[in-house]
Amino acid sequence: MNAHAMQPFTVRATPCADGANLVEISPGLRLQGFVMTFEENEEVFGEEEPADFVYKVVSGVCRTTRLLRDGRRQVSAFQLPGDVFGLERGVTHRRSAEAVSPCDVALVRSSVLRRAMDRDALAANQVWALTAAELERTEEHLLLLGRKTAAERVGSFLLSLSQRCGSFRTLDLPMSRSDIADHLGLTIETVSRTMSLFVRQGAIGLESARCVVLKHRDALTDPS
Amino acid sequence: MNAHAMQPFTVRATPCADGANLVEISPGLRLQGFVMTFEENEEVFGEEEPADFVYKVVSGVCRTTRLLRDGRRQVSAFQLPGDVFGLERGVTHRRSAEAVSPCDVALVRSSVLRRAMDRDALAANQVWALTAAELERTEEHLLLLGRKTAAERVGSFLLSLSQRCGSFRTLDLPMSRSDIADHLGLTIETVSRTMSLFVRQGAIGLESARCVVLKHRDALTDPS
DNA sequence: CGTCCCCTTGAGTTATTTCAACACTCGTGG
DNA sequence: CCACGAGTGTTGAAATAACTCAAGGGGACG
Repeated sequence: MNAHAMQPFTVRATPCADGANLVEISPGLRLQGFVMTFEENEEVFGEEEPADFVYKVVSGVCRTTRLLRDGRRQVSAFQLPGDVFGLERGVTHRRSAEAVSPCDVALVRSSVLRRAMDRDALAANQVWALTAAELERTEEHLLLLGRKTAAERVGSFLLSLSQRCGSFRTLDLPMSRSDIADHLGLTIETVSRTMSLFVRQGAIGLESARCVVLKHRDALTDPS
Repeated sequence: MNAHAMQPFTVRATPCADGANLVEISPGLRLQGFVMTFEENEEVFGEEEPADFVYKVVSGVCRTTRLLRDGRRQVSAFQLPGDVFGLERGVTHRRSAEAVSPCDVALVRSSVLRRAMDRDALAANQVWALTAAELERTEEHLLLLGRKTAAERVGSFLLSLSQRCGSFRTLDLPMSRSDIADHLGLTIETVSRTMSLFVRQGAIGLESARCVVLKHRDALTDPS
């Protein structure tokens, strides 16, 4: 189901918190937009759909995914509050995006952003920096998928998520084992076993399946 | 060995073919620069080195790589003639680059490019498009590394290289099995075995280890 | 209280790696 | 001209990391 198709009918757009419907794409680049709410696992946009909007997570967590025909799935990245996603070079989205948890997402029309970029070199440079940062994260993830073991993948994932969340001790995982597995190129069983291994080693504690206590960060650190 | 350190001493800079030392970073964005020649396996720049230059392949092939401390290596991408690489958001390179084959590479000072981007929205947008295209290719590669089998990886690689080269029947591989393996997250033995499998299946022919004849593209196509 | 979904754990399987040996190519030097 | 050695690629056999299949546990929610 395409969330956009519903937009004119389900009036879920609301003004942005920071004033007159303005969305801050990057520091100093505010554009007209609106906020939509998505529930868990609801699609934000689909592969091959027109890329009419650019998105920024206000609250909650999203994921961008690619599928093979036989159903194998790769979760390219998780988007945390503040992250921008769905910005494309062409006219269609090349992957789909869904809400991992209930989400508020700010939308800005791609055409509005494009116009700002065409007019204003500063805006264009800020958007470039966003894309370049995303490229950096993606290349880091290439190394993880290409050359790290299951334990290193899970360890790297927990550390990087805790850094992005700013939570240094207790880490609440918003996503399922299945999401983690498809992000790390593993199966849910391997993710689960690896977590259990870390618990046995005393590297982490599991208050619940979704609540991790980081006890010895060094034990999770890999030889990067 | 750092190629830049040598630059003042080994005068390898030569004027660009297209006139007054101008390097075409993208269509319509020409900046002052110069050309350097690298021999096979010579380092173009190293991880953590100052990112003083941006590079564009004139002839030959380069690779960008990341290393883990224990020597495991991930080849992020191969750069073919016309490809731009080494453009960073920060002040240092986050991976190293080496020549896969003897190369002519055009260099433009990062500061020169930055100035053009700051001054000129069109330039900034063209550079954004370059980075966004690189991100697209990198995300495609995520799917390969995360979810494809060895045969699918090698098949995808051969097809994508042939498309980039514009060579639809005979494909000359400029890189070693080791480079291919580290790009595809496999070992050299698995790459070799997979190629042999394709030969036995009649999907390709191997005139030599580095010269592939694509016989049945369909047999290499994966369920993407 | 039952049901569903998510997660965990165990046992057996398999794709890929590891280790080892051998073949081929190419340049050098006898 | 051929022998030699180094680098690169191929192939086989054994080992293993991760997967698959299957069963059971636990929490949330009606």
